[in-house]
Parts: sequence; C-alpha cells; structure tokens
Amino acid sequence: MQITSKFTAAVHILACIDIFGGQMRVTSDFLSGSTGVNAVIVRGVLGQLRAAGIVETRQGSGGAHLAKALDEVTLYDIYKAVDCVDDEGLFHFHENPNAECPVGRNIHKSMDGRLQAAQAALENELKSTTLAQVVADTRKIIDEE
Amino acid sequence: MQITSKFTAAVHILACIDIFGGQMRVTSDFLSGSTGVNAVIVRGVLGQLRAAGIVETRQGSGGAHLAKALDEVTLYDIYKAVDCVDDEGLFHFHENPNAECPVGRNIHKSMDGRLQAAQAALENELKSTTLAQVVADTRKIIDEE
DNA sequence: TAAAGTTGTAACTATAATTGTTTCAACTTT
DNA sequence: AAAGTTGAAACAATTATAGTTACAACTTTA
Repeated sequence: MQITSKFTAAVHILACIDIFGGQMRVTSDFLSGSTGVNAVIVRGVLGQLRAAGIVETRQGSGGAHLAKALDEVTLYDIYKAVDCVDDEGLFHFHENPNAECPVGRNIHKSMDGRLQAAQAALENELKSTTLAQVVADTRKIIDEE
Repeated sequence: MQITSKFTAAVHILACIDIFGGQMRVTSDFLSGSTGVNAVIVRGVLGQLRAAGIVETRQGSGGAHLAKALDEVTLYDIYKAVDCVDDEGLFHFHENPNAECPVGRNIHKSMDGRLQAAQAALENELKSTTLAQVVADTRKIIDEE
C-alpha cells in the first residue's frame, strides 16, 4: 500500500512553479517533462491544487502560478488537495464483521480512536513542514551541486 | 488509498484468540465467521502472524494460540507482520523525474527526510498501543452491552 | 488404521484503484 | 485566423486487493 504518487508529484510541481516561474511560462507540458508524469495527469493535479486555492491556472494563456506564499502552504494542505486519504480514513476496516459475535460487533469501536490517533500523528507531522522549507532545501541542494 | 484491511482483521483475529481461546478451538473457519473474511485469507494472516512470532498454529490439530503476552504485542508489530507498508515506504515517489531538470533530480532528496518523519510519526503512535489495551477495551464494551 | 477435520499453499478469478492515453471543446494571445 | 494551452471526458493498461477453488500434509480420535 502506498500513498498516491500524485502527492510527491504535486510538491514537485509547486517547487517548479516557484523556481522556474520567474523566467518562463510553467505549462503542464513543461511540468510533465520535469516530473515524468503524463501532462493530463499534471493538469488533473493542477486542477486539484487550484480547487484548494494553492495555484492559479487559466485556460488559453497557459502557465501556472502560486496563489499563496510558500510558507502558507504545508505538506498537509497538498496531501488534502490531492486527496491522498479519503473520508473513510487511512485505515481500512474489514467490511463484514459478524454482528452476532461480541468481538465482531465491537472491534471497530475499540480500535477506532487509536487508528484515528495514528492517522492524526501522520497528518500533524505533514502540517509541520511548509513548501517554503522544501523549496529552500531544494534550492540549497541545487546551489551545492 | 487505504491500509490493507488485513491489519484490522489481524487485530480482530488476535482479540478472538484471546477472548474465545479458553472455551473452544479457535479455527480459521471460526475466525472467518467472526471477521467476515474468507477462511483462506484468515489462514494467510495467521501465517504472517506466526512468522512474526505472535501466534502459534499447527496443521491438523487446529486452533490458533497466542505466542506472546497481550501486553508484549503492539499494533505496530501487527502492522509490520501483515506488511501494511513495504520497504519502499508509505509515500510513493513519482518514478521518472527528469534528471536533466535541477528540480527533477533533487526533489526526492529534499522531501525524503520529511516523508520518513511523517511515516515514523504514524508508526510510533501504533507502537504506543498494545493488544492488551485493545482487548481490554473490547471486553469492557462487551460487558457494558 | 481409517475417517474427519484442520492447516498451508498454489493457482486462478473478480474487483477496484492508479496511472496513462486519446481526443476535443473552450479559451487566450498574437 | 492560427498557434498554443487548459479542462475534462472516455477509455485502456497495469497493479493491488480480496475472494475462491482445490488439494496435499498433518493431527486427532474412533
């Protein structure tokens, strides 16, 4: 099981928009070239980021732009935007526990809080890092190359 | 994206082994009935739990038994046993970033540590709860019914 | 020792999720 | 009007998950 690669692709995309946005028009085709992700998928990700208020795009003119400051976007915002984990939660209960068995009808209840806590721990960690930090690290690595 | 339901099924199975193990033989067929999970899948999960040293099973005689005290098994041990997340990690990098792009060839490096930290936060939370706690909660809920 | 019941496992199927692809209308700029 | 772009629908390919069928190996017990 793995979280969709659209998440890391989205971070990559946002880093590109910041790093290359000054010099050129950052189109879905360019982003496809940098990420290795199909241009239609890139446009899909950009659409999700747009819906979340993270980027701006326009038909025709082309080129994506950031809609927020880098330090106002956390990895969690991106994770939510690309819908890594749906409303059902990260953990997936087996679906037909037997209600006639005392364990079967209660196991969900007795685990739920703990599983939610684990998911929250993951998400809080993602909230603690901003795009500004990731882009700063990326720029630093590039400069040191 | 969701973590395999074999994880919650495994916890359910272990709770059943503890709660019903005194009174009866807890077979894969019985566990299939309580969990609603196919008996062959149950046997597969039991095999993984056995490989991890958490349960004991034997061909022929039937009936699974716990190989450890309830408070010596954490949710993390079960999560590892049923292989919820493989060696690649919870997060999944897009696979063909362009090495000729400065962002493409460095994004992995600049995100990796933070993604590992997020995964570790999840796993540490799972380490903090034992099967003893889950079974105690389950028994309590059953008693209050 | 034969019968019944069970585990372990391989091979296969069904279903769902993920990613990629094709196609084209709508839009903007030149 | 032409060129380039986004948005989105429809479909295909691939992979992952869970279920199913089938059966050999094993244990108990009658």
